Amino acid sequence: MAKIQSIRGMPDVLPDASAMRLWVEDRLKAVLARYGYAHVRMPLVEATALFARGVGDGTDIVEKEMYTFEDRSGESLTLRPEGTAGCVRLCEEHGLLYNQTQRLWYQGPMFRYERPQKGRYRQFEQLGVECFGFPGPAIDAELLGLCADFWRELGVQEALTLELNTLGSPESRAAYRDALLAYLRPLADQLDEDSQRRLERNPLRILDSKVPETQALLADAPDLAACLDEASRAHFDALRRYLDALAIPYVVNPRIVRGLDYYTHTVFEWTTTALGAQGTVCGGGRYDGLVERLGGRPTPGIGFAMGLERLTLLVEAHGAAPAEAAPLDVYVLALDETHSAEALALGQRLRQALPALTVQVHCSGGKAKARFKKADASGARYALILGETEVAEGTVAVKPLREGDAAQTTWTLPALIDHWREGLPSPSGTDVATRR
RNA sequence: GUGGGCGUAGCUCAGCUGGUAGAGCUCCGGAUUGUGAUUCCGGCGGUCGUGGGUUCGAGCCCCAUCGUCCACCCCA
Repeated sequence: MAKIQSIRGMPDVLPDASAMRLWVEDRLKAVLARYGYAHVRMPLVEATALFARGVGDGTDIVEKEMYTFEDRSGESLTLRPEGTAGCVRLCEEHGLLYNQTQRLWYQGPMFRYERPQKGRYRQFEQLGVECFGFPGPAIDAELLGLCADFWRELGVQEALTLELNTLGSPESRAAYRDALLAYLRPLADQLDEDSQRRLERNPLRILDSKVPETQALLADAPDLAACLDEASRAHFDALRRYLDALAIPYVVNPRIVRGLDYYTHTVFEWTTTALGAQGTVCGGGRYDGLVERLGGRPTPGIGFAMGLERLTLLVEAHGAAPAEAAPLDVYVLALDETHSAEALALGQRLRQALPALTVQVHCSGGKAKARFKKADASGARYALILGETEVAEGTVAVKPLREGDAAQTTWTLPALIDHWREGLPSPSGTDVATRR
């Protein structure tokens, strides 16, 4: 019978890698807490129409990357390919946007049917941040400052570049679209195949094309900046001043247009050259029209999402290494099976009395020699030993495993707990450093 | 969807021009009846990704297929 294995592009995360991810996530959460952002959770599955309308049905994501299926009642459902649409739906459905502002974040898996490669998976995890009800550019700057604090916290600030652009108001964007179309239509037969397909559906995306011939044609294309109305220009100019005030360096890249239809005004990507082809670690922007488009009252919104797999790869390559995974403090073993009950109980009492202590109890059977081998392999600093004698006299033997030939000592449990109450003695010397 | 590299033990990998499947690590046992990490000895572990073909004979050559990695594309 064929072996069952994980679905293509949906990799398992093994203990070492997961420890790294948990560390990264903890650091990110610490920053979010400092900013006072509130956490929400959306379902992984939404009505297909939410993404068709929210993300835009001319986008690559909706056109060819969604996991869409019918449930047993025949309703069309989709595994979320991104978080913003669902977050807006959540806010609308529960009245979170009525006469109030929101600063929210969420984290979880997203699903896109693409060919897997480095930093790109079919199930991948994003941490997303969305703010609602803030029309002015201050929140744009706050979010970019939040990102910058993330990078500093993880030690990857040198590896990331902020690329910034503005699409202007929906009116500006529409005006530019018309201007671009007027310029490109006569040149249509010189465009590459993808760009021709995009010409009517999503012409701004052509700016993003990496085909050299197409880029050459674009050299004389109308300038988006020239189509910006006064208010759009003021918004962008103010944002740039705020970024200067926050000492956040950036480059304006007019080619950043983003692949999701809902963006207006500010759009940005944090990119790196350290991860191969998938260089965007974090991307986002303002989407002032989205809430209305999904049936709500006009509400300004702005947000970003970052790919935790990519970010973790970057931290591994360039960032602050997490402290070595804390090894066990104590490994409890009975010398044979007859005292397993006492060993289990000892472990439990230690954990209750000293919650900071990490305690593992031997559960694998075997002879004394095998038990000590396990104790050693566990990385624990001390083995707590229960044999015939100890159980008889109500004591426990404490054997240091990482201090050369330090002597084994015998304690009553209350005395040992008292002895360790202020923490274990600091490890002696670096030569005994042990992983895991 | 397109292109290229790679699939041999749990892991990392060798395997000559086609001629009886190997090493290191890990794990288990013994040397040592209640004491680990060193050392020595022994052991477990494989439909060589899968299916077909060529051949007296295939891990090796051919075809197909699946997986994986990288790139295009796209994005997180």
